[in-house]
Amino acid sequence: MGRSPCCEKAHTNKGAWTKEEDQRLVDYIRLHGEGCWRSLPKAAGLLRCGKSCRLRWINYLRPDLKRGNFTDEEDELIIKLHSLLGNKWSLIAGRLPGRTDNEIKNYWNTHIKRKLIGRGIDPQTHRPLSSAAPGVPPAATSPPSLPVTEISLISSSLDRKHGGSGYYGCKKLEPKTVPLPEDNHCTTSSGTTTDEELKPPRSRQQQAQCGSELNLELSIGLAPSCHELNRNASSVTANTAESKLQEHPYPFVVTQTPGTAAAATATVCLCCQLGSRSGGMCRNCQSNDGFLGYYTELGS
DNA sequence: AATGCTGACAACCGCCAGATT
DNA sequence: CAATCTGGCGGTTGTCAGCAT
Repeated sequence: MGRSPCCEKAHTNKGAWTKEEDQRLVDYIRLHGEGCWRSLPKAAGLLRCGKSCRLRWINYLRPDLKRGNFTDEEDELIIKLHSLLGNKWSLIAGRLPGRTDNEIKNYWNTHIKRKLIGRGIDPQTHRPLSSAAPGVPPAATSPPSLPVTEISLISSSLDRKHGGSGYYGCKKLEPKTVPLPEDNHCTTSSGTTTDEELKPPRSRQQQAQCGSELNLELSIGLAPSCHELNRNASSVTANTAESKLQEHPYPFVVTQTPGTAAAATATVCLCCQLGSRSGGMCRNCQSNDGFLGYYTELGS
C-alpha cells in the first residue's frame, strides 16, 4: 500500500502568497528545517499545498537567493549552459549560485531568447538562424554547435535534486554534522565557496548520492571555480577532453579528477550518472531539439 | 485620462522516477 | 511485487506594471 495523500486540495489557498504566509513559512523552516513538505503546511498553519510551500521557499524565500538583475557574465553562462544542456533549467541553475531554475527559465524566455535572436542565433539550436532551412525542424537529431570549448561542472552541484543549485536543504537545519565529501567543496562561479554548498544533502537519497560521489567533472569548463580547481587536471586532460569534444558528436565529456579511480567505460546518459536515473538512456537526456546528453569516460 | 498592448515574473499544472508500504 | 505517494522538474498560465496610442 502507498501513503496517504500529500494534502487536501479542497482546503488550500491558491494564488499569490501574502506576507503573513511567507513569514509563517520562513519561521517554520527556520525552526524545523526543510523537508516533509506534505506535513509542513499544516504544521506551519498554512492553508497551502505542500508543493506550493516548497516552490515558494525554493524560488523566493530561501536566504541564499541572489535577487536582482542578471549580469552579463550570468547571461553568457546561461547561454553556454543552455547550448550544452538544453532546457534543463535545474541543471543550469545548479551552476548559477543564488539563482533558481524558475528564475532562469523566465529570464531565458523573456530576455535571452530575444538577445540570441537579435544576434541571429536560434535560441533552441544555438545555430545561426539563417542556416535553418525553411520548413525543416531545427536540429532534429543533431546536437547544437558548441560555442564554448570547455565547461566544468561538478556533478554534485548540477542538480538540486542531487544537492545542487548550491543549496543543500536538509531535513533539519539545526547543525547536524554530516560530513561532506571533499569534492563538494567546490567554489562557486564567483570564485567563493558558499555555506550552502557546504550543507549536507537533504535526503537519504542525496546522502547516498553524496556518499557515493561520482566525482565526475564535466570538463568543458565555464566557471572559474571548478574550472580553476580543474586547472591542473586540465593540463592532463584538457587536450584529451577537447579532442574528445571534437571527435565526439555530443558535448558531454567527463574527465576523471586526478587521484580518483577511473571506472566505467560504458556510454551512459548524463542524468543517470548524476544519480537521478537508474541507468540507460532516459527521456531527460534527449531534449526537444534532439539534443542528446550523455557522458563517456575518457578512459574508454 | 482612458484604453489596449506588451513584457516580466510568480505561481500552477501535469508528469515522472524513486521511495515507501 | 504492486500500488501509491513524494519530491522534483519543465512547461504553461495568470496577473500586474509600464508603456504607447
